[in-house]
Amino acid sequence: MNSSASTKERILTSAEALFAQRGFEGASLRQLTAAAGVNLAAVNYHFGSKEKLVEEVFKRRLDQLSARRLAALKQVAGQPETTLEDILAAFIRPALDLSHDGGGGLFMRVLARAFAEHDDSLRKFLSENYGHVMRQFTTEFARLLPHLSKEELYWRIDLVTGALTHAMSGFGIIQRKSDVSETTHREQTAAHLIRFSAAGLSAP
Amino acid sequence: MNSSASTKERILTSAEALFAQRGFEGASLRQLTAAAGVNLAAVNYHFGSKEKLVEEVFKRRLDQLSARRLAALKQVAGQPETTLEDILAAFIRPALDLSHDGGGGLFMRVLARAFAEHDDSLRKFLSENYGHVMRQFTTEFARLLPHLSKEELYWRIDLVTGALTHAMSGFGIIQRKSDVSETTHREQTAAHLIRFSAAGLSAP
DNA sequence: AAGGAAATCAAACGATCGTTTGAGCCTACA
DNA sequence: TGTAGGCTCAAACGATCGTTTGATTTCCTT
Repeated sequence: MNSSASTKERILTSAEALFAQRGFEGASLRQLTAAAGVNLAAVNYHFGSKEKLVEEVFKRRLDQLSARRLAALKQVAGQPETTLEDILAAFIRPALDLSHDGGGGLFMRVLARAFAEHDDSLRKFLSENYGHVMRQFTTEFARLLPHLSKEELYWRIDLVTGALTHAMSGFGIIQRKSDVSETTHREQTAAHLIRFSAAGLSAP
Repeated sequence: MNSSASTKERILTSAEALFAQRGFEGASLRQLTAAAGVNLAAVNYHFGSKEKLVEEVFKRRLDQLSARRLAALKQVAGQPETTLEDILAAFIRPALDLSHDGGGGLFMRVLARAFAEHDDSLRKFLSENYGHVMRQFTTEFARLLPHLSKEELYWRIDLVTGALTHAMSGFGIIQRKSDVSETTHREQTAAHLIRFSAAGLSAP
């Protein structure tokens, strides 16, 4: 393992990968610390408990994702020439980009898994810490889709989120072919998601 | 627990509920058998192992789901007056209906969770046992969407599946309000999904 | 260089996991 | 009614889990 990084960082990186592969319950601290090349007790020393470690893994990536989404949204929000596709790109592209840099690709599987685990405390955590991001996007969507009722809009944004999560979790039938670069595949995924979502959101 | 059902049935029912709540690794055989009101050893006696039990839980519901989907599709497939919404309804409604009868609602959380766990053996299992169902639906979609390339069509069906899975897993922001009956809420969910998906599939 | 806090380490803790065992129960068939 | 076989039961198995301990090492400050 990367011995130049700090023990804490190495634990976080290995934890993200192992949680994605085996789940939160399936990944043991012994596997995790062995992969990171650190002592077993280091997790409890640096994070307090396994549960706190899970929270840190989430926080590290979600903070990154939210910042990038808001930065992208800021460049197009409120402007009269902004299209629905622009807003969707600001929502979708930062998420897909996490798959590329810093090995954060595995995080999306972690997130998809956490969604499926349907934990109410996670729901609360997401709502409290990142609800304002969704609120800003919802405001922009509402501006561009004035014919939709609030409930109708909530529903459709939720379905876009579902499609995005599913695509990111990589479970679908669409697999990257060996003759397509990762960057190209990600760009194609974004294009498909944006086109599909824009049409779905615009449904009469 | 329902003491009239057989031990095997009681185990399957409790397993489905507990797997949905706590995951496959999180739900222990001791919790499971206690909830079912049967002896701990009954699982290994009747199913052989915990893993085999998981497979049985899947098979029981997926066989049901596939049969209902194909039955619904059969009534509209190939007919000239069939709309995209009809095909989508045959795809979506049986899945949502599982939430209603036989306590199968929890199963969809199990399935969503399994999707997120991203197990290759599960992917193979689904493809081998239920791939023909998706193939029949794809054929119908292709008939009604002749302007789409094969790859484009696969992508969009995949995104529909994502939206459906997300909605069924119940994690989204949309929660059933207490003054809306379960039946009504399900009908609204189906309507939103069908309208959104039809527009998404029909995107230029 | 000395001292002390921070970090790492091997080892062990109690709890819980899936599974197995072997004795007993119940039921159906002779 | 006797008995074989499917089934249930309490109990225990070894393995692994997250966590804690106390000694030791590392590193920074004075």
